[in-house]
Amino acid sequence: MQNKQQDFFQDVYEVARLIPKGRVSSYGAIAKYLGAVSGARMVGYAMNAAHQQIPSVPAHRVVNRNGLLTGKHHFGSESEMQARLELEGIIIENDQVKDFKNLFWDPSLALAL
DNA sequence: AAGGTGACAGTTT
DNA sequence: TAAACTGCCACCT
Repeated sequence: MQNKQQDFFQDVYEVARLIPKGRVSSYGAIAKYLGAVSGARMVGYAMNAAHQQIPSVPAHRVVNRNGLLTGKHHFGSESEMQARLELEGIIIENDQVKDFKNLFWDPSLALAL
């Protein structure tokens, strides 16, 4: 049973799924929510397996601190991540989220309530 | 078992 | 001001 490792991934996926439509989050924010025990890199790494996770993890809503679609390459198509974000109502400019600061969603805020 | 990698972030030069 | 380096820590070979 090599599913033991999903223990960490599951947590990341859960937070990613909590991201409301039309909003985006950053790896660092999620990592910090988890306790910054893994670091932002691990969050992105977990997303690498998100493609085979159910339900579909909105990895496209997760971008780096700069609002840049760093993981677009890991999607079916590079444009797919941008297209999905646009469907969410998010504007992408030069592979970067427009008004990222305004669309930024922090998991801590959702739990802070 | 050990080393290298990585969808990042923060700090320093 | 921008650019470069290090730190993080789990996963993969």
